[in-house]
Amino acid sequence: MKDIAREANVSVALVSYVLNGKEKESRVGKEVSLKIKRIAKELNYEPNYLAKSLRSGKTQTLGLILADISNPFFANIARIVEDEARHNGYTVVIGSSDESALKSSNLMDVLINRQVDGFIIISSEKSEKQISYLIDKNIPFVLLDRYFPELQTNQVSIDHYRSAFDAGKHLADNGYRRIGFIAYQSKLHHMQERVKGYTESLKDTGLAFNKKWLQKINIHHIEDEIKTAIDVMIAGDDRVDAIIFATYSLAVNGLKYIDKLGLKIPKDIAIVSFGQAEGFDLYYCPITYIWQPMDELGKNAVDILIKKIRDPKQEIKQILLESKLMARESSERK
Amino acid sequence: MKDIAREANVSVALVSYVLNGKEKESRVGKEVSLKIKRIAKELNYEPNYLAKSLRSGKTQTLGLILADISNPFFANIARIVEDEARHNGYTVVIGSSDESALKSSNLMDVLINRQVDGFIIISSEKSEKQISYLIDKNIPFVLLDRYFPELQTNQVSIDHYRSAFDAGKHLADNGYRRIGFIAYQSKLHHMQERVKGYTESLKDTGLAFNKKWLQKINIHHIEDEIKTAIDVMIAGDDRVDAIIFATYSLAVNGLKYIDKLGLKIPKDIAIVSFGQAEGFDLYYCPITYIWQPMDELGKNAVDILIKKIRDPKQEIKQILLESKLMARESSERK
DNA sequence: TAATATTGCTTAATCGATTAAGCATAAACC
DNA sequence: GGTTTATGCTTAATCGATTAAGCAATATTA
Repeated sequence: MKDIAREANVSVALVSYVLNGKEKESRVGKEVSLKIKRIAKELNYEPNYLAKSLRSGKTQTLGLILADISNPFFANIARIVEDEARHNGYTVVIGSSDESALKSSNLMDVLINRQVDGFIIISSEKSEKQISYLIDKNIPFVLLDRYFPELQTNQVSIDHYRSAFDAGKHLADNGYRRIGFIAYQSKLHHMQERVKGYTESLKDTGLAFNKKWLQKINIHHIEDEIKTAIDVMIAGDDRVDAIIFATYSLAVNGLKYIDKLGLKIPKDIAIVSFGQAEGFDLYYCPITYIWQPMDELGKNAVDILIKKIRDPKQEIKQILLESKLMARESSERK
Repeated sequence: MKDIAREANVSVALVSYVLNGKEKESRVGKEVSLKIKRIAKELNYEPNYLAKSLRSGKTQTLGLILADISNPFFANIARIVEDEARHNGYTVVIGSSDESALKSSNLMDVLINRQVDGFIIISSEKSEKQISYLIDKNIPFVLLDRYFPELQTNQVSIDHYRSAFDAGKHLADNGYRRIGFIAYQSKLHHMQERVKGYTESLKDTGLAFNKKWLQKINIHHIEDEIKTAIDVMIAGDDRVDAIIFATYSLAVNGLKYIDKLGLKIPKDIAIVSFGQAEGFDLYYCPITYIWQPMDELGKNAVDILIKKIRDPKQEIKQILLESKLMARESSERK
């Protein structure tokens, strides 16, 4: 800008006005205005966004905190968020928390220091405090997929309870009688809701519940624990005839083990899983899954966040989207 | 900093010196130094990185340009790059180019305006000019996975030629005689190299080459074109008895169609594919794949880039890593 | 014609840091 | 005791923008 000003024989103030389209309000002469624009183009002027941001207090950058960008579910979300943000003139910085509250807290600190304008967060267990901190500090954010029922926050997610309920109901309707559920060992509300949806579906359809059938896996030891879990579920006379996986990762690992055991789907065990990814398409038996409106989830999160950033007085928005059970062969009628 | 200075009854300069550990060089008194640190902690001081960056000209931010973050290969790389960067105090901004030179150019402009310190780029076709631009502007960057042989650049990739050669050799050694190759229709050097590695492996093993067996797919129409490609390859008496897929995405789509045709692997067709992902683990027949040292690829790229950023005089580094053919059932001896 | 309004531009403060240069005062030296 | 050196701190410029306030010159109005 200084160079342009010198070249045009005007002050940098004029340059700033012109290049920001404020020539009217700031009463810039027509000729000078054109001259400045011409010179700016000649000199190939590109604004320095750091300086702009320092002045304005806005970086046009969003922080996206998720568990692991290399997981297909999160990678999908990330892509949608990225595109929607870019359409709105925002850049996204992504950070993986590995489901650890500590890591996500460190990430948040880094991003706050870098002055992101707001956050989209797929929360980790025990990270309520971080959320409260954001509320206290008046930093705009939206919770995606997971939320804390005790906190009043912007949030976008599917109806986890309903999704799991539908899965259980679907299996019951198709003649399965001993339906198991494999979830994460987690206090996160969305996981609790999925478990609740499952148990309620059994009640609703008059099916028995057996605590052997509900297995909870430590998210950091999926590979090991899922084997034990499945072993327990398929042992004895009251062995399950169907399993619902609460996440895609659980399903991938579970199916691998089921294959290893030589069990056939759906003959030996029917399967329904949360999440969609190409893995299921390559499986010999197309897996019934709970489809989530990824596009809407991501876009809504971004839009709500940006609105909140632009107008801090925006009231809280809580969006619950519908999932769809996509019935395929893995759960076909018995 | 101003607040701390006021509270401590000193100038902001002193505060800056102390908080940057320069009390020795700047001859700051011991008591004052402690006082400043104490007050900084009390006031919960967090530096503003925008201001720091504006002053220093460094943002401690790297731009990562890849084709599509929702593709497992890229998502994997992204995760490794993210972690390695964070360990070194850098933040990563990711952008998806959809293999389009235009999009990647726009992305680059945005990120340059945001003053990223350097780029890691998984190049798109026809993006040589952008690379030349970076060279001209002296902006540090490293090309990952793909590079332009006519340009002198920092680069990290596997030996694409060798990898494809190994794949062809492996199939030939295992008794397959009519080996096909499905690649992208692309001028990108890494793809050309893969094709060359394939054709050379045929020559080397004395096998016939049939142009029907080498199919090139438009990257934006994989799903449609792969069907035609496979149809052509398996038609007539000279039908292939093995197929090498040049990328994971090609393999996923190809395998789906092969399943649909009712062909059995490896009985009807043997398969070798580039890339690894959980999809292959769920497939009924474990797929032989070319393993890439993702970790080394990502880490090397980050390390080279950061070194170059810190010392612009660093000479050009070109790293060629070895891939490994992981033989599994899909290509077992005929 | 004198007072007022408009036009076109400049000055300078500001965002939040860093850092060279300079200014007292105290300590060391001959 | 006077000069030199060391110590401890402040001042002010700087990074690259934005923007309120102000100053002339010209145009409009009564």
